[in-house]
Amino acid sequence: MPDQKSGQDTRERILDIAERLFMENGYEATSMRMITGAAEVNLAAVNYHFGSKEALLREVFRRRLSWLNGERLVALDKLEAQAGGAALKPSQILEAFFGTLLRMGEDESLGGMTFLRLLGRTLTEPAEFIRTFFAGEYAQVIDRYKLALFRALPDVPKAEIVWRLHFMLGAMSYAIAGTDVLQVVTGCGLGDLAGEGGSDGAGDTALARRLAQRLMPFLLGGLRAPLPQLLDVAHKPAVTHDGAGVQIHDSGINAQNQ
Amino acid sequence: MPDQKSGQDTRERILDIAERLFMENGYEATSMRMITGAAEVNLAAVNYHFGSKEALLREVFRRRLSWLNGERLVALDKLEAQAGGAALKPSQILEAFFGTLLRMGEDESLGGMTFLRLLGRTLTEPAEFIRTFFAGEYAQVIDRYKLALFRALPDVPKAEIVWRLHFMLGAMSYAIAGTDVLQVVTGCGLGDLAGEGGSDGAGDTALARRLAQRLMPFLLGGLRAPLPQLLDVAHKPAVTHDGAGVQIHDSGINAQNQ
DNA sequence: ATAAAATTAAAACGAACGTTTGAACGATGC
DNA sequence: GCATCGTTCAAACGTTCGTTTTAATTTTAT
Repeated sequence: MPDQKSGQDTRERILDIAERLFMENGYEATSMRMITGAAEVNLAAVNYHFGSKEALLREVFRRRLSWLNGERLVALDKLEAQAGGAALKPSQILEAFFGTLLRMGEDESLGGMTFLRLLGRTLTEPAEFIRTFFAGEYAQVIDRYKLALFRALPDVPKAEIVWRLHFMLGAMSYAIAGTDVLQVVTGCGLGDLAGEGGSDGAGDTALARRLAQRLMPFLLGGLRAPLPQLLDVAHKPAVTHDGAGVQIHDSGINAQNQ
Repeated sequence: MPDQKSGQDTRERILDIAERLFMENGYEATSMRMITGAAEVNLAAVNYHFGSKEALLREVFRRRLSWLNGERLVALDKLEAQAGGAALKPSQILEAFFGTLLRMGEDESLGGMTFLRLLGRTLTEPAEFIRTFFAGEYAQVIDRYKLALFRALPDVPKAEIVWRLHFMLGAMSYAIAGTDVLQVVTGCGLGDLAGEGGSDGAGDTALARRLAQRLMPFLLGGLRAPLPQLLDVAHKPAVTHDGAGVQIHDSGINAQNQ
């Protein structure tokens, strides 16, 4: 076999290593020397191939997100074509949006859980260049799915849907990023719950699958929860508004097929 | 009035400024010189009062979290005393846990939305010392609330409850941290939805209140969603398991008072 | 084969990082 | 008065950061 350094290969190896190291340490705490050292390429290779550290991070995401969001648009197109003008079901929309993402976690060639964790963590990074980059990458997809949800839930105020879209994105991102973060907080890791604990190997794809099975019902339950009865916000109850205005049901588990 | 530099005051000013800067830039991207410069204290003051940058971050969280988690335990104690041995309602538990936190966002003297955003973002920071610190701060509270949820939902497998606890923590953290992050992604900020956009001032406390009103129904809806029908995970459907095994209801919004 | 272009290599750049030092300051107690 | 102790100060420490430079090397095209 030929020596593994054949031009284009350097680029890919840098991207793969950077993806993993950014996930493990975060953007700021990952140095160029760590990346080039682990990738066994020269320090100057990153600046030659990508221009800067910022551009490297953007490319790490771009190669995955362009595929992901493309798939998401295709999935939505397909659903809407099948529906033939009728509104989609919320579960279909969520499956298309979140299922497509979670399926990346099962495919190592698409980045696997490494990329999913990186994505979940980076969404909260405050750096300006990251946020504007994500805005551009997500603009089209979010807009399409937002409209689909508006049509699917015509009786729910649009502002409420946007709030719940935020909540769903958050639940998903943390569930992913937190498979080795929140487990420390809750003292009970999802890795344990999923059977195997390793952060690499075959256990990860199994984790992605179980995560999807658990996450989708939760998201749908939240999306379709009773609407809050909004208070007059000008008035200030200040200290204890303990649940007032939030009319909620409290029996066991919702009916399976209502 | 006396000069504002009177010993103990330096500590507090450093903590307040560090809290804001860590929130705005993240831990790694916030330098000691940024902190001491903005706080108008000498560069060495941080190392003198706290020992190191890591210890400063820990103290920033400790002064808020010890209060928060103390309040959470008190709230749970009070609820369980009222219930007199009976299991609590899920909504009571969520209100005690998440409501206590969200009420911090309305009180500037408790850190306000600045601390809430910092908390949401820092939960995904991968640095080891941060995670072990959070583990210690949260261990007791999470354990108590986990048990309360187990009792409140006796028919739900405990593993499922832990999963959904993760999801709820994620939804909350992102909803908070993302009031100026995810708005870029969704193209529709929660600040706009809440009426005012400023990241400081009176608009923030209003945001915290509306956030609570929106978030609690969502969380409860997710917590009480129908259980997933688990597949045999040894078998691998690989590419398209599109929603199979996730039995979900799909009509409009759940009944308000079922 | 040979010129041109693309890539890799080694070394150095200035800047910024967290931390430490040792002296000066200011209040307090005797 | 003076010694004391907690605090502040300016300056410097050694290290690491992202990036650049210049030359050597490999690949590509004619």
